[in-house]
This record gives sequence, C-alpha cells and structure tokens, in this order.
Amino acid sequence: MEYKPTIEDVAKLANVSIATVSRVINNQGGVRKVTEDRIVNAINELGYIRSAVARSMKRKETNTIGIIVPDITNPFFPHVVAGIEQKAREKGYYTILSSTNESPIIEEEIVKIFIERGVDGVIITTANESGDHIKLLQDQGIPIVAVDRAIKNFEVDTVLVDNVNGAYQAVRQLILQGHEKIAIICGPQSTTPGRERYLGYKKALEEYNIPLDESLVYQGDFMENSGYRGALHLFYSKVRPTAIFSSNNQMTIGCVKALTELDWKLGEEVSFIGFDDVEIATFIKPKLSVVSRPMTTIGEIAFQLVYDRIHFKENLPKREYLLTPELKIRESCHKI
Amino acid sequence: MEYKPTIEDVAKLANVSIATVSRVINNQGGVRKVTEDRIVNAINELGYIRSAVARSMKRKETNTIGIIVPDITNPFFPHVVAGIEQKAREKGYYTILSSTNESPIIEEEIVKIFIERGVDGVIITTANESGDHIKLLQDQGIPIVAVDRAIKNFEVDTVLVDNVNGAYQAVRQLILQGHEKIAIICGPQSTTPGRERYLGYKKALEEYNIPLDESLVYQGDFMENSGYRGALHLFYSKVRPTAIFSSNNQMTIGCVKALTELDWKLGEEVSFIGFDDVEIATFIKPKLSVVSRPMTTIGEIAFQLVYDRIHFKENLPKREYLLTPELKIRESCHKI
DNA sequence: TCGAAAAATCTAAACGTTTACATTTAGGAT
DNA sequence: ATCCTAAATGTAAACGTTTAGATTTTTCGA
Repeated sequence: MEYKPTIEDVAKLANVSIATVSRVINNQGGVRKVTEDRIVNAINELGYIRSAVARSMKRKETNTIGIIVPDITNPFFPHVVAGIEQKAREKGYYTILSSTNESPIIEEEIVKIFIERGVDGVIITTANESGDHIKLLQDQGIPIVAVDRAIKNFEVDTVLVDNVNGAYQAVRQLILQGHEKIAIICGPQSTTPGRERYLGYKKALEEYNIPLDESLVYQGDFMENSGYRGALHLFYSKVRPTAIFSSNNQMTIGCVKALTELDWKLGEEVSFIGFDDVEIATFIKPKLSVVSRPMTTIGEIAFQLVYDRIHFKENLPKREYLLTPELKIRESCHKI
Repeated sequence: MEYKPTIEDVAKLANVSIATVSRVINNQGGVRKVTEDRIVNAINELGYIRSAVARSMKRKETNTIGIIVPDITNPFFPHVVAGIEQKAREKGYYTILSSTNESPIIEEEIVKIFIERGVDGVIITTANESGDHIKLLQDQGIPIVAVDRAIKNFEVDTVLVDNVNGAYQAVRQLILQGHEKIAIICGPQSTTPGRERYLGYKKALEEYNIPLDESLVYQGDFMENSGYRGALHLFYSKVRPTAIFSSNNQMTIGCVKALTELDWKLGEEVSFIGFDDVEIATFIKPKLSVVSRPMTTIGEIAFQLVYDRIHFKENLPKREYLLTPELKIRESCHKI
C-alpha cells in the first residue's frame, strides 16, 4: 500500500466534496449523520491518514513545541521532559527535542531549525543566559519559556526553582545541628543557579551570625570532577569543615567519591547535603540528605506556560514561577 | 516583525523569479554570481527563513525521524538518544521523541501521530514485541529500526546487544573464580532480553558442567523491587548462593539495597555481577562489576540504519547488528 | 403544496515551496 | 553584425489541506 490516499480519494469514494470530508475529520459538525458514516467508512476502507504537514501549511501552526536542553544525559532533564510530554500529549501537542551539549553555537543552530520547522513554542534551558540568540524566536513571535535558567536580555516566561531558598534551607539545617565550619562547593558564578545557591549559603550564615570563611568556599563548575577536587581541597585545608553543602548533583557524586577514598566518615566526621536528588542518595550508607526539585512538575508548568501563550498571544504579562525545593533529610547529617 | 517574508518577497526585492531564489536557497548552482549576491542580500535584508513545512509538502519528506522509547527516565535511553541525535544532526535530520511508559496503547497512538507527521523513519524500542501495531508504519513504507528489543512479526533492521554472550561472560567469570552456587535474578521470560540473559547463564553453567539448580533461579520483572525481593529470597533459600547475576540495572539496584540491609557482605560473602552499568556501581564499596553496553554507539548505528534505508529504499536486506557487551570487572567478585 | 429559513454541501482559492519545462540572455564563432 | 549554443532565468503546476462564501438541499409552518 505504498500509495497514500488523500482527502480527495476519500471524497471521491464517499461521493462528497473534500470540504465535507475535512469537516468530519476535524469534527466541526454540520454534517448529516448518514454522510458522516459514508465518509468514515471511506476513510477506513482506504486507510486514510491526514497529512499533518499539509494541515500545518494551511493552518500556519504545527502543534509542535521545541525543547532545548543542555545535556540530555543529565538525569534532571529527562524528568522535566517527561512532564512536558505528558501535558503536551493531553493537549494534542508534540515535542521535538534537542540537546546542545552546553554549546551556544549548537543552540543557535537549533533555534534556527526550530523556526524553519515552525514550532509553535519553545521551552529552553539555555546554554547562554544572555539570550541574544533567542531574539530570533521573539522576532518571529514564537512564545518562549525558560526553564531552570533565566534569560537576561528578554522578557520571557520562566519557571525556576528557588535556589536561594533551597540552599538556605540546607545550610540552616546544618547550622541548627550545631555546625559552624560549613563549606560550600559552588557552581560557576556566571550561571544563575551557581550564583543563587551561593547566595542562599551566605544568607543562612549571616542570619545565624556565622562569619563567612573564604577558605571554606570552593569554586566548582557543576561537573563531577570539581566536586571530587573540592572535597579533597576541603579535607586538607587549614580549617577542616564539619559539614559540606554541594551545589549540584554531579558535584555531589564527585564529592562522595572523594569522601570514600579519604575515609572521611560521612555523617560522623562530616555532614553533607547536596542540591538535587541523585540516584545514589539512598544507596550509600549513610543515606544522603538532599535538596530536591519537583522535576516533573517543572515540565508540566513549563508546558502550561507556552500553551497559554500560544493561545492567548495578547496581553499576557510576563509570568515567573518560582518553585520551592524540598529539603529531604536522610542520614548524612549529624549533630555536633 | 510579525510578518513572515516568503520566497516571493525575496524574489520581488531581488528582482528575480521565485525559481531562481529557490535555486540559491538550495544551492543547486546555475545562478550567476551577481544574481546570487542580489538574492542573498534580499534574504538578509528581509530576514527570510524558509518554511520547512512548505518544503516538506512539496518534497514529501520531512527530514525527521521519530524515536519511540518505553521510558525516557531510564538512563539507558537518553544515552541512546544522544547517539541518534548526534548522527542525525550531522546529516540534517531532526528527531521527534516520545515515551510510551511501556504502554502498547500509547505506543500505537504515537505511531499514528508519527505517520500523520510524515516522519521519514522510526527508531523504536517497542513496548510490545509482537509488533502488530508497527504494521501501519510498514504499510506506509516508513523505514523502521528496532533497538534493544526485537520485533517478531516483521522484518525490520535491528540493533541489539548480545545478551546471551553478555550474561555468559559474566557467569563464566564467576565460575572461573571458583563459584558453583551461582544464582540469577531473571527478567521476564516474555521479553527477549529477559530470555536471552537467562540463556547465557545456562550456557555458562552447562559448559563448565555445573548442574542448574532451580532454587537459584529467581523470576524478576526488571523492576527494582523484584531485585530486592530476589536477593532476600536467595539469602534465605536452602542453598545460599555464593554469587549472584542480576539481569538488569533496576534489579541490580534493588538487589544491592537488600544486600546492604541483610548485611550480606558484597565481595566477601557473595560475589555480584549485574547486566548494564549503573551510576551507583563505582560508588558503593566494593565497586560493582557489570556487563556494560555501548549505549551511544547503539544510537549511532540505529540512525545509520534508518538513514540507509531512507536513501536506498530498494534491495537492502534485513540487517541485524549484534553488539557485544563488555564485562567490566570491578570489585564485587571474590575468589573462592 | 409552497416558500422561506436553516442546514448541508460544494467550489475554489490559498498556504509557501520545488521543479519540469519554456523562454530569454550572454557570448563566442563566423 | 549574425547566428548558434549553452547558460541563466522565468512560468506555472503541483503538493494536501482548510475555509470563506456560494449554492443546493432539507425542513417545516402556513
């Protein structure tokens, strides 16, 4: 059956005009039951499937939303994507997904392709917060939603997690347990999450009148290795901390590796809380306490935002969601 | 700039016909340098971006390939997808991704949508190995590549991993270390991976003349919980095994949880090898030995297969890739 | 039974490309 | 200058829908 029947074939077989067929395909009503039946039969008989591209051509909408993530293999994103997809399918939308490997160049390329393909909206965790390359999208009037990382030079809807608050909660927890020498392994200060989590750390210390000790601040880059080096560094620093806060999942992993190798006893000699839940958290002994983000929910909200924007283009103010992360206390913190 | 310039606007501005513009857009040559320059200028001036949907309409190809996976949050798939994407982008293809949550119903729905959208090819890890719902695709002449799970009732290109061999290698390793009471936690025997991994287990035992002891065979379902229960079961069974082979990553995780709780000392009292690498493998002590699959490569090959099939539709025989997994010996095996 | 209003159906144009084929132009040989 | 050929450019149809507006059919009250 290599030949693809078109709406015209259906019309012919059912002895009606293509307009009528179109009406029943899109069930717009205004077609007599008997005619409809005839058409439906014809459709089944021919195995007709309507061409989405012809439809998009006429309608000037593709029911597709583009998703851009920096790294599809980072477990955070598949969960977000799952949330988006779920909601999207419910509304008859489909997603086209691309991963930039944190490269702004690739990101720009993808943006261009997405425009060519006529996506109705874009959900993006950008590799370049300046957002200049996003301008193209805005020029075309394509709704954008930024997830996890804000976009500077444009007004776009965003769904972020309250990084400051999450870090604050974590560090406060450590303080309340009596810790005073609390270290942080930071993310890059050029990114919003990196900066904000550091801010939360400082805020907690301030609030409890603990002076900030620069030697307990290690600059990482969100990669596993820097977590590893961070832990090493802290272990051998002049003031050995009694607690560590790690700014993201990958660094947490590196950190734990180092602790094990150093035989620096987690939960006994050093307390630990990491930002973002990680699979290993409940495996290692003691179980890791973490700041956890509602990943699927983030995706769901993001979709809702583009969806709204697609359907009510006008007079929607910029909307910003700020979800509160949850502190999951497990076993890696000890009282002092 | 809400108005989208079309090829016609460009033609008008450059004072040529749309045919000529089309020629330079697709750089087909046969256009004088001076005309080309004029056209390129016009394009830039207007910010013209060609409509992929109009193009697809005429060309009857979308340069899109659909990917269907059972569970996007299972770490195996994002890696495969990354491999596909990488190669696809190189060839000017884009991917549209959907996750079925292991539901054949959703899968069928997605297949339908993919056809509507005119994907040029499909890469699928099916939730229903019978493959009856795939028939639709085949009817439309859309190339299909099955990944990780074979499809029964149709001839499609496949890229699988040699499950038998992988399991065989793992179990042989255990045997060579002196183990004789080797248990297996099986996957569902209704799935190819489940069956084949069990086969590999049996093959190794046979080869070394170790009788199969049914009480050391635990039936799991690839879910974490069944790994957990499996370990428990084996611990309390009349013949306690000295080694365990687990048939997939999730069950490995459950298993390790149980071992920890039982205080059944990994690498001392019981050796362990699991199918598929897991993130925790190198965290826990001792580090887990695993059978590891080349996930990105799988994706790359899968794309190559659809690509070939798209471009040389005729006379390509069915191709089957069978990648050999690699045994990664770490620390969870001990000599006896 | 007739006519008017309402409901159903049809006609044809449009969406933005690509491409076969027709036409024009350029430029060298005579 | 003229002609011829090859190169450059143009014309128009087609791809498969949706949809406004025109037309036909049905329905129903008088």
